[in-house]
Amino acid sequence: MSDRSQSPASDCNSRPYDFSRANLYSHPMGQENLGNAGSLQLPSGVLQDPSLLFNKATYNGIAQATAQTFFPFHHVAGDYRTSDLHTGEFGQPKHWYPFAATDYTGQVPGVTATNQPTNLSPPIAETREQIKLPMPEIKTEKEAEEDYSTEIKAQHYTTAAASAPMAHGVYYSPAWNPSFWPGLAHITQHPISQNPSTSSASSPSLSPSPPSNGVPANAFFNGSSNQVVPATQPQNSAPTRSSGSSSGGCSDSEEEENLSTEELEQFAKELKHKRITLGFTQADVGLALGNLYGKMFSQTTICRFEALQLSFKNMCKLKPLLQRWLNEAETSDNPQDMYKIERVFVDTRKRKRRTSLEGTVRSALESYFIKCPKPNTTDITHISDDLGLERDVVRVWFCNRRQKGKRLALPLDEECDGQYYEQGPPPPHPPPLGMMPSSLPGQGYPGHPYPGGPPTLYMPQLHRSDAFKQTLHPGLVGHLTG
DNA sequence: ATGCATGAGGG
DNA sequence: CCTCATGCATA
Repeated sequence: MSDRSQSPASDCNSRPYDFSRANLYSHPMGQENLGNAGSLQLPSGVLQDPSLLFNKATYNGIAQATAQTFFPFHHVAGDYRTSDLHTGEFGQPKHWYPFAATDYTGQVPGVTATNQPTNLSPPIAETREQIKLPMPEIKTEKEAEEDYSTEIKAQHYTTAAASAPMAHGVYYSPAWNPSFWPGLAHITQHPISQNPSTSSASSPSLSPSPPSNGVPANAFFNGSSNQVVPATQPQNSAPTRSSGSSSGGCSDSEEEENLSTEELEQFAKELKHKRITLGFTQADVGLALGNLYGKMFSQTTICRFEALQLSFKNMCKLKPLLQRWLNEAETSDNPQDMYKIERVFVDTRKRKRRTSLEGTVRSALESYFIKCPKPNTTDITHISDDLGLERDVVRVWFCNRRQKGKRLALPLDEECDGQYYEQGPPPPHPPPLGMMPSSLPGQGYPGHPYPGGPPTLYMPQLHRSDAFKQTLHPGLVGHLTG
């Protein structure tokens, strides 16, 4: 036990949701990964994404939000059943390899099947989803090398260097001048008008859902709303900056608008609704952002935004962008063209294959987590040992679990000041699956938006329930405790 | 939609 | 090593 207390971070006394630790960021743009572009060195034949070059700059001004908290509120989200709309888009076009399990890189740790030397060649991304920003630099992961650096993954992405010229502040200022679009035009059009070959692979999936607007042309930029209401972020519309946001306000000199959770919720809903109405998938939006601002986002991120599963700060940061996108999309005649850009680049790195933990293992981890959400090195070793997992897997699991915990607003942190729960941690348990307290004290969130309870909030799918349904394993418990 | 992973930034 | 922001890969 003694060892426990030794942990520097003092194992269990963190207060993740506390504002206190919220704004520690001094750096302007937070730890964006945008900046990597510079060093990006792609193998020959690879196109470097120009947009990356300015990404950083572009991004800089954006948000230096503050609060770091996660949303305590109930997850919005369930309003519309989007599934049908976008699921179709992504779920399918995936494996270019028949051996999904093995993983094309052949990064078989020796456990699963073996590699498929054969088609190792070039898996080509076929969907928009594959499109993404190039990696910062090609750094091979140590041991990973053998596993996953071998491969080269070709991807199609088009992101035009749309935002090139813009400097920071783009988001709020009229600086975003459509004038530069013309120049982009050729780039943009590439895939569309003259590069069918390249885009061929992905183009099919490019078309969004809405069949309605048959307008195939990429008139998006010329037509309607290039101009977009510059800086006219309706955001401030609500002066309601809920108090809580004091710290949370993604106060930005420019935006100055401190979003309240309500506003964000509201916007998230609106975004989702309109997005769906317009026939866009979450991935479409993410891509469009890339086109419009040079900073692309994945379906995941958009999804999380809509579900309010990002930190407050992050939400604040993204909102303006999405707001802009929304404006564009709404005014445009054929918004579909918003994301029609493609590009190809090669990413040499390969991710570690995702570990799939068995249910039992997860439960066990949960048990450990409940006892101590922040195990020290020793603990981790112990746990990994006990469960037969790699240390790193365990470590990452805890990291992710903590993150998730914040989203769930688990009160785990507070109580456990350095001590593990003996066994039955009834209090530290999350609220009954069915409900979430409208505002969690520990969270210090701009909560209390709803005095008497959420207005129009819906308690969506509490998928996360699974996190708690597990039971403590006596044996495991014993391990930690003694 | 979500689980596991990566990486920047910070300590 | 942690937190955070993000995203690939998958359920």
